[in-house]
Amino acid sequence: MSATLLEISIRRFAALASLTPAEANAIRGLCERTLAIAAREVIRDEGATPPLLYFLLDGWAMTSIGLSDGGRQILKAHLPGDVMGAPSAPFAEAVETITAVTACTVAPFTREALAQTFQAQPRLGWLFFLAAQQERAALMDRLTAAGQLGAHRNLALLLLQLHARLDRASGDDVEIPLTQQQIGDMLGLTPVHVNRVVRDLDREGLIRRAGRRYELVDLARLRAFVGLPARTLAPPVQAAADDSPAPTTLRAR
Amino acid sequence: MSATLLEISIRRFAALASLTPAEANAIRGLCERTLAIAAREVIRDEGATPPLLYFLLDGWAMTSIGLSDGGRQILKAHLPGDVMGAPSAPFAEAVETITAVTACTVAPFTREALAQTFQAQPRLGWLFFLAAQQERAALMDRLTAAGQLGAHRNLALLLLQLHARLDRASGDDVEIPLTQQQIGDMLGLTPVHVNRVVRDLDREGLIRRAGRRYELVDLARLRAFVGLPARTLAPPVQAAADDSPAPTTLRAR
DNA sequence: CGCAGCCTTGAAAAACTTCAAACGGTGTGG
DNA sequence: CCACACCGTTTGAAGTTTTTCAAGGCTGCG
Repeated sequence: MSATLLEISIRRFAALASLTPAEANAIRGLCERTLAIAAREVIRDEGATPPLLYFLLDGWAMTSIGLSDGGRQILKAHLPGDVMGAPSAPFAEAVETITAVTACTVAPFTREALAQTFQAQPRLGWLFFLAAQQERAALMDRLTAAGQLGAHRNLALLLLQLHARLDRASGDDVEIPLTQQQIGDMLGLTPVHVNRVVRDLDREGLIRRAGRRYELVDLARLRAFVGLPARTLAPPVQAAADDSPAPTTLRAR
Repeated sequence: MSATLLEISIRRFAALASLTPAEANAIRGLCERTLAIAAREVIRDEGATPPLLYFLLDGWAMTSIGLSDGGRQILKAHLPGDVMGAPSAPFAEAVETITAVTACTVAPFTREALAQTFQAQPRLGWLFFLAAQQERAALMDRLTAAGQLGAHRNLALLLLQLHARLDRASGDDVEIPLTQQQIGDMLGLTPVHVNRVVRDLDREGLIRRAGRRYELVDLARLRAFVGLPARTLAPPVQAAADDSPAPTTLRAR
């Protein structure tokens, strides 16, 4: 696989702490096998057993849970560097369905391989733990939005969250390859209502939209509109100089 | 602190894998200091820095996020054995507020101490990771309910989830010390509507309620009503015989 | 006894869904 | 190259769910 793609994954962890070469190699080891997936293809169905995990190396994907009555909730839109499928790790069967939004590249690995990584690189295990908590906090914000905010503020938050996660070299324009149907499945709204809300936000001047391109005109105003604080990570720590039992704390404070 | 209370915490991990004495001791080490908290008291406010973590040893507590406009979302009702506050670990400031529902006992510890535990007991780190993913799956189910299910099915799911987590020696009766206001804050409903829905479920014969005692009359019917599958954990694994780099996989399959 | 917190009920308003239909782009087969 | 079908977006109108506002009753506690 291309080294540059893998580096995206590693960079994600580097936001939590800088990695030692051994740690970076351990991640590379998990990415041995890669798969190319076509847009809309199901990467892993809920119920699959045993549940695998996946690094998303390129493209957009999504995680969803289906209901017996045909509805589905999209829980997360995944960007390159994300670990996908981890919530199923403790369970006998996969909890969530993973689907490619655009064409994408993934690297599947087993939970056993990840468990071994925890043994071999305990500090990397800690970083995986922190990443999991970060995901949990994102879900908590999303649940808060679903429960407490109306459709307008909920959509505004989604745009802010995606904006924060995208490398936006291109100013505050974000290209979001999700249909309004899919956005509805993320927010718990009908596509019809999503459309009305999108146009409302546009009309109000909070965003400017053309097709699937969204421009966040005034970030501060949008954030104030939503009313949830931005989450800032604790400062990353340097990698330990060697692999011996580090006398320094992992996260100086 | 009482050994029996701590054992509750350890038992929670034992659902994922049986613990070695060293691992159990590591958890005990985290529980060195304990605090008694009065009902309704705030244990830790969002924004607190640095964010601590807590073992809940006794009583009910809850985790919530507040909004600038006064609303709040309750994200989880905590029972003895739960780790609380972990979602804030990667962040500079605490993301969630933790409040005692009933009088309770907690054991606070720092994220640095937990990071050290990952170093000293890597397999225990893996179990913490699995527990975090389990929490994540629970949030995903809750978000699915909030987005896709109506108020009735959403409340039914909450009752099923609490029922599954409670040690119910007393048949399918559960005593839930949450006010209808608080249940509303969990589900994203007004207390008025919660009340109507509770009485609807009672009238339909899906539950029988007296005060804060809820009897789940017919579990199978309730589950079918909700339409989300029950989540079953992968079988726990035995503790490794010693602490040497285990040649066996951590989770035989 | 009186207060405070919680539960309960009713009626009107708001938010969101459902149903229905039309428009525009895009790819495919004739 | 055109016609057609399909998918996603857009708009309108009616219906359902949930909220808001208001008020009364119950219980436990000082």
